[in-house]
Amino acid sequence: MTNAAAHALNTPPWQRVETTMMTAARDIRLAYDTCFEPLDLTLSQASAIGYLHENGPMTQTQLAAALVLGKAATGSLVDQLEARNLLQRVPNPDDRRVWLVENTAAGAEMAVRIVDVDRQLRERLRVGITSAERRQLADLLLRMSANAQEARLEEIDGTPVEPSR
Amino acid sequence: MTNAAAHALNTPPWQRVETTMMTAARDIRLAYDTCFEPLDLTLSQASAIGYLHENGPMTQTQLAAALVLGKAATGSLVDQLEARNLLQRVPNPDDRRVWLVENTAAGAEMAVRIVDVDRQLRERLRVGITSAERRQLADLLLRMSANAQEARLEEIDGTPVEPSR
DNA sequence: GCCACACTGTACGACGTCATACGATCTGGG
DNA sequence: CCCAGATCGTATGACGTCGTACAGTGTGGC
Repeated sequence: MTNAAAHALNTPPWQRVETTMMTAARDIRLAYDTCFEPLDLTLSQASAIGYLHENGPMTQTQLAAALVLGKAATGSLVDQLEARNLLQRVPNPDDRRVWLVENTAAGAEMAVRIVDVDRQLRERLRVGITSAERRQLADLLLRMSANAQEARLEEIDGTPVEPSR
Repeated sequence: MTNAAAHALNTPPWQRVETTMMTAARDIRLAYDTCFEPLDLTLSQASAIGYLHENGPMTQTQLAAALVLGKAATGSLVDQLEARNLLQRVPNPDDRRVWLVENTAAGAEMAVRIVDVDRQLRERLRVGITSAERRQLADLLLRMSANAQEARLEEIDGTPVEPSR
């Protein structure tokens, strides 16, 4: 709360909606990181375990796409979690280029706790916000996100850079 | 657009509103960075110059608060821009601890271009989004942001860590 | 069958931010 | 007047992500 109202009403030149969104996103990320700290996990790490828990083994590239991360970042993510025996890479006999990443038993246990923490925090984040509002929020966010991607591609212009994620 | 509808309707476990927000924020940040690239500026750098341009000389701490950045990050930001003669530190005779940061003439010129780029990109980001929707978006974002900060502080609990920004 | 091309995962360097600790400086109470 | 506490800016190390380049491996056209 604090100065939320004043924040929204006057539009001080460098406090646009766009800025507000980035600030809000960072606050949420910080809240997640803080809540996952007792488990010694980052939001990204927790997301990886949680996603694998619900979708089963998959390729690193698939995981990267799901987490909206680059391949390199995903690789180090898997490295860290593998070192802690929370997940493992198993070779894929059909395609020796790729690994199949999957949770270990410890990872599956951790996933349960992750889901729990996630649920609790989400409840707190959604205090005073109806599900209809959340739907509209998501809708607006997606439209703005699409605009941003489009604008960026136009800016880069003809150079068809490999999306890489 | 693309798969926006499907995205919003079914709630694939790790694609919540919160995730959507963080993704959208990153897309917007990337779009800004890309658009400022021709000026060889980061969004943070551009924001600093723009903010100084509209609010006049100020302390680094004030600037940090305005940019929602830590003091350390703001310091290096000022370092970079000072090295490029876009802004300068002038000593404050009343308080020898602090500098007053202000734009140079080159910084003022740059600020004009920054404002222009910002205006153009903002137009593209807001395509298909009414100002009423933006207001509601900002409102929801602020509420969620407040919830996130509150949740984080509760999590950290009694430890009264210095906010430092 | 062979070879160019596409794709997967890794290595490496760069960047931006955070958190903490520290010296320098102001301020207010004794 | 002096000293404890608060405040400002800096230095430093850690972390996460990005982008690019690269080697190993599949795939399809000739």
